Amino acid sequence: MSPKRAVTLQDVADHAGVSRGAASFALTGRNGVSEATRERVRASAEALGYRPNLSARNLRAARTGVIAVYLPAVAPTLSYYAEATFGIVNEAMAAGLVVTLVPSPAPGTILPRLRADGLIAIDPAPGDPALEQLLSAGMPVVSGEEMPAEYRRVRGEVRSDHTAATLRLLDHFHANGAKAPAVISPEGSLGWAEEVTTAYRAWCAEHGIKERVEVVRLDSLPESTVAATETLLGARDPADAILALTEGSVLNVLTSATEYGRSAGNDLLVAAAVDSPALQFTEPTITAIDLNPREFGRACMRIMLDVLEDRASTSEVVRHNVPIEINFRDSTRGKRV
Amino acid sequence: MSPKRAVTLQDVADHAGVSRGAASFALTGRNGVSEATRERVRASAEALGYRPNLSARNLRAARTGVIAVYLPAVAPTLSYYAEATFGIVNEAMAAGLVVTLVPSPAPGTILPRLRADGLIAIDPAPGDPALEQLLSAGMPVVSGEEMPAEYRRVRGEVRSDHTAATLRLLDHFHANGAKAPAVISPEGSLGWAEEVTTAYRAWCAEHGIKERVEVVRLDSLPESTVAATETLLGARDPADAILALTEGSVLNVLTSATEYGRSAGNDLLVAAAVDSPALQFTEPTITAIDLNPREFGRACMRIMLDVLEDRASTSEVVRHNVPIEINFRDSTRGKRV
DNA sequence: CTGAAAGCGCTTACAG
DNA sequence: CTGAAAGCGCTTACAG
Repeated sequence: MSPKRAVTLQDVADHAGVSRGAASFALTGRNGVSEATRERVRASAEALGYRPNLSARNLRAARTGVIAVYLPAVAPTLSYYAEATFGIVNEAMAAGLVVTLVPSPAPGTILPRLRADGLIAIDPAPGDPALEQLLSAGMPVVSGEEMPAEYRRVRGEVRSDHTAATLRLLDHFHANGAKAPAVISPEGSLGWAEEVTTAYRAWCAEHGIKERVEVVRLDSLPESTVAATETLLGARDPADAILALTEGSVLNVLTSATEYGRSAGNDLLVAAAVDSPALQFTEPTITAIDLNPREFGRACMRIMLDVLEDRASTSEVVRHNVPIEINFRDSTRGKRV
Repeated sequence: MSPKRAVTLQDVADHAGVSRGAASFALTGRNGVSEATRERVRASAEALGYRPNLSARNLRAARTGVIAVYLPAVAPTLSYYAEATFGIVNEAMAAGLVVTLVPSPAPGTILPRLRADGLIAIDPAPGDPALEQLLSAGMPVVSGEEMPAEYRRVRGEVRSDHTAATLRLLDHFHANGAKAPAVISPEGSLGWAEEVTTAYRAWCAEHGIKERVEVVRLDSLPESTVAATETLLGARDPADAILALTEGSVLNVLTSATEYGRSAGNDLLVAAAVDSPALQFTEPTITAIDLNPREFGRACMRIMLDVLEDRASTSEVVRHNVPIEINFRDSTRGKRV
């Protein structure tokens, strides 16, 4: 509205009666300026409503002020990624950085080279050409979940203990009467899904229980999900508890249960490996692992900030663990007595 | 990886044997340079892999290169907003602009003043203090859906014809045997929800059918959604078709139907006013209005670009309509004969 | 402890 | 049609 030009560092310096350099030193907290002067400059800045021009600052520092975030192609469909992104944005804003989402390019398309000071890649998948291109830009990288070994080393890695959570959930199934738990997992390369499935297999081995893993195809999700449910529930020896990795597959199991003469939450336990808001609205409500995506995103950005400010080790990968929990709901309550 | 400094306009000029100014003119397509020179400069830029430094360009132009996007607080839970955001980002990238998401502040929190060249506000709600603060920054604003009248005029407004889609869906209900359609809507101020509900009321009036509108409270969504379903289905004179505005409420209706002795898709028609991926995975699959969020986002950004480049009228609001469709699925197929 | 000056990479009046 | 110069707002060696 007000067409008056923005207040500049020079304005602040003039107002405080010092040179521009001194004002800069005072405001950025560098040594070389008396405490009294610093206070005076701060007061002037405050009074004038000074806000540093980031373009100028970035130009000077040979930075862009931008952090790129790369999400899997399925991102828009999963509230998990939206939450994680908001976590990243939150933390970035506080540091005066801007976050740019890198859209997964349509297959065959090439990404425009992007200017950024760092890249946060969530759930990086092996063999993703766009990811490869991004990594080759040479900026520091923090990954959410494990970066596939084939790629160059990352500076930071944020993870969660999916194995422990999975085992706990399977124990919960077991305690509530399940003898034949199963897993429905998307095919391919999400490290997270693989970790859950591997934990499941280990649990089965330890308990001497037959493995039931159904894999759904990403290119025909609805159909293959229906088929997976049928295989698990229509078998002569059907599953009596299902851990579904995606929202689609839990919902399919839950809403198909009666077709197979089962009652979800009662003689068929159902849980999701990742929570989402919808799971509180079904009847019965659905037990799910709460991946704490907001905090996960924040953690990624915090490590990125450490890296950018040279507070992070350059020789080894900074690792951080985000705790996850289980939201127990009615779908795993088991037979009523 | 390569620590060699970025190639600058000066490098291109040297390579092409012209002055920096001439190179600038050539590359930005301005007049004042011969076609031959222009070509030579272009070739040099190409050969050297020149990419303009946006910080410098922005500094010069007194811009930030950033477009702020403001979404409702519920954004992370709805795939609609994620899709719209990706649409915005897509279009922005092509124009060399960066998108920053403004997180809805926790109540009472104040937003840090943000630097941006423009603001895109999706589903702006009347009385939102954060929105008010953002608008007062004085940058050009484009709104997705109608900007509440109390706020200052926007430069652009992207909308969809929810009324027409709603009427069409109600006709579809009717054609498939529904005599008592109902609506479950979130309380409050989303203009979109109000438009759908108003269209519903008009339809009821026209058909001489009793209105059944249940409003769910945002602060206790799951509980009040359950209550809404109960009111509609447990009544002496129950609804036989339900248009639910949110994913949560459709899922609740669908999964509760049998409790009330109803069969969704058969003697109880169910539809959602906004599509989401989960709705293809339920049994039955759920009919929904496809709001085309990606295109909606793109349209917002395209108008913003027109405004920023002064291609848009300054005297009147630029308006654009994004067409929406209905994805017909099994939940509204009606009684099998 | 402070000030004057240079320079980050660009664009754009202004002379030639 | 082209070149030399100024300046966007900042930070930071360098002298004093």
